[in-house]
Amino acid sequence: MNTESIANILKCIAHPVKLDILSLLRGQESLNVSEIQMMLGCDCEQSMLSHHLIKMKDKGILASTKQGKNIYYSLRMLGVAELLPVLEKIENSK
Amino acid sequence: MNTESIANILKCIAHPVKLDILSLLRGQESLNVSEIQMMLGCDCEQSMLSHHLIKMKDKGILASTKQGKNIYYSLRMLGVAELLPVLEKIENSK
DNA sequence: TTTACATATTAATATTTATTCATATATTTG
DNA sequence: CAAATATATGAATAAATATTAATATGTAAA
Repeated sequence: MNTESIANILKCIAHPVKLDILSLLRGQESLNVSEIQMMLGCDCEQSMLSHHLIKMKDKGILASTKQGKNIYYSLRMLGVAELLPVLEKIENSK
Repeated sequence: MNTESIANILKCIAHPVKLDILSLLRGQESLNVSEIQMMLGCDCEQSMLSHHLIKMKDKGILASTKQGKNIYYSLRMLGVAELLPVLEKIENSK
């Protein structure tokens, strides 16, 4: 992977709600859209959330599987989750 | 720092040239603009490079000091540099 | 077999960001 | 001081991204 692909991944996750989603999916094996929406505390409307999830899926960051009415999302590009603790540290050192 | 500030930092560095600059500054203590430009291999024009550097400085990611005609840039938010090796790993796991 | 539910899709618009170019400022040197 | 060098600034435009709202699709349940 070159710096351009890396930049694309960063661009894709550089959004408060998307970071929150990644954070949620880091613990749980997978979550469906409604669960994610509840856990986000309603600060993200349905279609917006869908857009976020689909974009991250398109980049290969998330994976999804359908189960009845629900669609479960999970982390696919596991390395991305490893950015989160590093980002936390920046928080404290800023 | 909340997810919004983190997202802002990520947004700021999510660009191939900016990532290259960070990578250069990770090794050397500091580099002036001309040095950075040479090391980038001319794939970034002067004013574009200046814009990149200033944006990262504005966010507190870089610092700069003047020495005669030259301006030396260095890493200020050190935690950001720690993202780079993690990003490298994503490369291999994609 | 209609209704409700969960999620995606599309299109329109608003906002942000990147890029380029021309010019400005400050510093050094002849 | 005039010319050259290093870097920044600003404005204009282009391109990408985010947001919203309306609607569609697929599934399950009454």
